[in-house]
Amino acid sequence: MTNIKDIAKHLGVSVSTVSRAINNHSDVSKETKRQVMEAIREFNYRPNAIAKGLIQKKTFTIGLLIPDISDPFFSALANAVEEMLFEYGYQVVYGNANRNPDKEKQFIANAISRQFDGLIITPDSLDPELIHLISELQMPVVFLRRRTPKELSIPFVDVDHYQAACTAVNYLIELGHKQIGFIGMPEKSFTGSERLRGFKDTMNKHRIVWGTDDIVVGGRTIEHGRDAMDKLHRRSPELTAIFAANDLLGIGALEWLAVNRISVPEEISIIGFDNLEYADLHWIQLTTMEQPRVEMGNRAARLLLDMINDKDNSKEFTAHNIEDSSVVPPSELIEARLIERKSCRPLG
Amino acid sequence: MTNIKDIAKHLGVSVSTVSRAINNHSDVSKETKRQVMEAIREFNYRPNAIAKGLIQKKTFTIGLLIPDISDPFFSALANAVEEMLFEYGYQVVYGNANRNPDKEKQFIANAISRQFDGLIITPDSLDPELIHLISELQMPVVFLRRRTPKELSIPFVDVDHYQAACTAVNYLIELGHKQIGFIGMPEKSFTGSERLRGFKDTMNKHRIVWGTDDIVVGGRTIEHGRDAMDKLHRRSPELTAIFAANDLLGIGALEWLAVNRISVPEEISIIGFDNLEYADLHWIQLTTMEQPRVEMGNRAARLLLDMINDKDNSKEFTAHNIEDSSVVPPSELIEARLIERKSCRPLG
DNA sequence: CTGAAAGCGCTTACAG
DNA sequence: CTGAAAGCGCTTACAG
Repeated sequence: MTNIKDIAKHLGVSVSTVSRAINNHSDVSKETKRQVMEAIREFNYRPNAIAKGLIQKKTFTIGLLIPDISDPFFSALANAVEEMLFEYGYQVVYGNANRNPDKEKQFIANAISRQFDGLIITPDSLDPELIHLISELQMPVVFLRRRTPKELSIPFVDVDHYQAACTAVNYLIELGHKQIGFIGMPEKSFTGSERLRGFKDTMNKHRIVWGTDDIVVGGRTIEHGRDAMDKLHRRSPELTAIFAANDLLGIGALEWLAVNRISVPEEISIIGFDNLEYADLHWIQLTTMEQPRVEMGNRAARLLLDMINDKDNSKEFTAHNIEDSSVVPPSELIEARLIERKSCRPLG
Repeated sequence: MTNIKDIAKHLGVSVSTVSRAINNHSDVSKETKRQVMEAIREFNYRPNAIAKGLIQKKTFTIGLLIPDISDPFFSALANAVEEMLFEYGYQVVYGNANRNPDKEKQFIANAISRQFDGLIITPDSLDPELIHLISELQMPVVFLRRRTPKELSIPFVDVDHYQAACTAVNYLIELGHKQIGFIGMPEKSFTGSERLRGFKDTMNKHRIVWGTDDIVVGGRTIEHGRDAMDKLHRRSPELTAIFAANDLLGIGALEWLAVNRISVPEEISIIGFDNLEYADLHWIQLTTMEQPRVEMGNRAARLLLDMINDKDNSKEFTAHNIEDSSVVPPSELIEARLIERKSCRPLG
């Protein structure tokens, strides 16, 4: 590989001059610049970004930690993050943790040694060790589709699950439903509990009575949805509508109903949450609350970009270290949108 | 950030000693090593991988160029690649080209300046400029889910589309079908033309007459499948089976048939290609040819790993340059597997 | 077993 | 406008 020295030697100038020409510094003669550019073409020279990074303490790479890249939800999110960051010249390194806590930690450790400029993270396990690791990070970080644990002062971008759940249940109520069931994710999951809270609060607000028989939680897959629908139907056959806390659960419910020849939305209405590609399939046509993945990804990227710029600038203007000069920007709560398809109908 | 010098100073030894201790060189006393390890803990020191990479000309990062990370097919593939490479200590950088030729080129250029150790690529556009760029790469490369253009001597890992198409059509023929239609991707796509070739050859081999009326090509989406099925049904209403060259097309066909109350598989059988998650949905249950994504990803990773090791070793043993010492390993053609679900039935 | 020195490929004050 | 020198944080012969 030819390097800057080869170019300099070939041109009979110093490496400093070549460097300045390449980096478009103003204080270099037009003619020299032209020659340098020509030599670069001729030798097919590519500056070594590693060396540059070492000296500038800036690598133009961002780490993106995600639970599972083969989950369409996260891959779309990742895509949105990447697109924005790419625009600004950053390369994003996906850390595909595969829901493995050790891999998450390793990724963070890696981010440090590899001198990433910033991190966008969606950790799955927030054990004390991970939190500690994150707290020691010297680089800008933003949580994505997660809430920041209280120990950390780091901004997050997440959808307002509680609000969205309220919207979903309200929608059913406005359609005239009163006997509404809930199929939910594991209770210990933050997302799951927020959506359940939205359900309960909205029901209560409208003074609609409900019982624990109307609620089944514990999973996130189609299979779980199927089982939950089965349970719900046996325990509360009078239900006219179901709020499924994610689309996969909703699809599972739809499946059980199809198998048991209970027609949707004629006999029962279903609303989901996520707006996966699945939801739009001809057989499914699931009304759902959309988690705006592109918007979320973009906002997280933008937030991180701002933090990085703040940091870069504070380096220039002051000698203070990062903690002093940077204020944590505000977190962002994003609203989910109702997507009406054909799985709900007005009652009576 | 504390660096190796801080550790050395604190311990009153030289940086070389610290370096050797960290990297487990044998020639360092047990006691020194212990002290170094302790200091590392104490200072929370993390070696700078950038500096190390610069000097060792090895970054332990692999670039993975994919057309679209939000396509579940590719994200599963990427996942498989990443898992294997991670095992061996490599970090993979996803290059999400979003089917944009410029982004593909930029990614390759980036791979050079950032000194990646190797590349696994699934380029979308193979224009001369891209090919030229690739040909000048000094690092090991493997094509994944693509065939290497003849100008390049680079191994590939791909499924045997032709063979798989033959298997699919054979399956229908063995079921007793003779009036078989084909819904295909754009003809200019290699994959599309191979699958079509498999269809034609197998029909001919069995001396089954077919006409151009039985074939509709040109797209890869559900919508295309719907339109194609519509055309096919009007042009050749006697068809008893359809080979859809990908699952999305198959699903589109299924959708059109459902809308038009033509039952599957009673009135018509459908076989797809890919085995997307969709195919297993209760309403769809599409029999299909599976492209083994995990196997493909693993094999590509393994191949690249071998090439990298060869290169690393040849550096040690000889002074020859890479081209001399390395022989291109053989490409791998992977067999697709028939997944029987409920969209095909024996005739008569 | 350990240290001093050179060097990886760049950038950046500093001096002229 | 240009060059010599120092330095980013490491590793690696070489000498002892």
